[in-house]
Amino acid sequence: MTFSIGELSKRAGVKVPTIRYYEREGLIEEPVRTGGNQRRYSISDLERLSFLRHCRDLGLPMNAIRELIDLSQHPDRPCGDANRIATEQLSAVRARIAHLRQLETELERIVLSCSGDHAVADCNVLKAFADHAMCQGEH
Amino acid sequence: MTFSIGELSKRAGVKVPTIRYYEREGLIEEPVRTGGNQRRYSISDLERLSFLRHCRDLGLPMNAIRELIDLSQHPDRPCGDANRIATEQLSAVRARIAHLRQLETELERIVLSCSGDHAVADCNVLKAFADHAMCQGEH
DNA sequence: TCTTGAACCTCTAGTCACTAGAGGGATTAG
DNA sequence: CTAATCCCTCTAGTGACTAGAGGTTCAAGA
Repeated sequence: MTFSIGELSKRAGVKVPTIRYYEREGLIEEPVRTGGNQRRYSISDLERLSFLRHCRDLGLPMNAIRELIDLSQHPDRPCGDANRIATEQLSAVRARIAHLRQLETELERIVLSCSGDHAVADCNVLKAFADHAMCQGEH
Repeated sequence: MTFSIGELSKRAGVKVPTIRYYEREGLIEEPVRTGGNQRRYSISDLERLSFLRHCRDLGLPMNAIRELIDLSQHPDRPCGDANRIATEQLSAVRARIAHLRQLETELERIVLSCSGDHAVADCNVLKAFADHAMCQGEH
C-alpha cells in the first residue's frame, strides 16, 4: 500500500513542495518511484514526516530535528541525548516567553499613553517608539 | 556636527552593513557624502535610526515600522493609526505568548517522561515527538 | 608633508525554511 | 481516448540581514 506525494501531503499536513524540500535536505529518505518517475510513499515514510512536522510545530530548530532523526535510527543508543535536546528546547521556549512578556508590558504602556484623538506631532506612541529611555526595563 | 557610519553604528547600536541595508530599503534617508563619497550623518539621522532600532527590539514587523515612519513625516495627521499599530502589535505579542505557553506545557511533559538512562528504542521523548495524539492540547 | 592603518566604499552571494512559477510529463476517471 | 488533475525538475524569490572580495578615503602621528 503506497501513496503519492499529494496523498502524503494531505495525511501528514505538510505541503507538497515542502516534502520535496525535506528530501533534498536529507531529512526524509528518497522514496521509490513509479515507471513514470513519480514518488510513492509507505506508511513508515508517513510516520517519519509526521515526526518532523510535529517537531516543527513544537518549535524545534531544524538542526535539533536532524539530531533526533539521527538518534532514532540508532535504537540501541542511550536516550540521554534525546532528553537533552528536549530540555534545551524547553529553556529556549521559556526564555522567549520571558522576553515577550517584557514586550507586552512596554506595548501596554505605549497603547495606554495615547487617546488616539490628537495629532501625530505630539503622540506618545511615536515618542515611546522613538526612545528606549522611556521604557521601564530591558527588552 | 556630523559623524561617519561607524560612529552612527556605535551610537545607535546598529551594525554598519545593516545601516546601509536600511538605506537601500528606503527606511532611512540617504545622507550627505564627503568629497570622497563617504556618508556623513546628523543628529536627526541618529534619532531616526534609533527609532527604527527600538521598534525592531519591540518586535514590530518591518511593514509596521514603515507605516510609523511614514506617519511621523506627516505630523499634522491624527494619531489614531499609530495607536492602531501599537494595539495590533500588542495582540500579536499576546498570541505568541499563548502559543509558547502551550509548547512549554508539552515540552515539560515530554522531558518528565524520560529518565535519560535507557535506550532510544523505547524512549518516551522520541515517542512524544513522533505523535501529536499524545499531546494534551493544540499547538 | 608623508605614511600607515583603520575605516570606508560597492557589489555579489549566502543564510533559513520554505514558497512561487515556468514548462512539461504521468496518471486516472469517465 | 480524452480531459482533468496530478506530478516532475529547475530556477528564483522571500525577509532581514550577514559575510566577503577588492578597492578607496580618512585621520593621526612622524
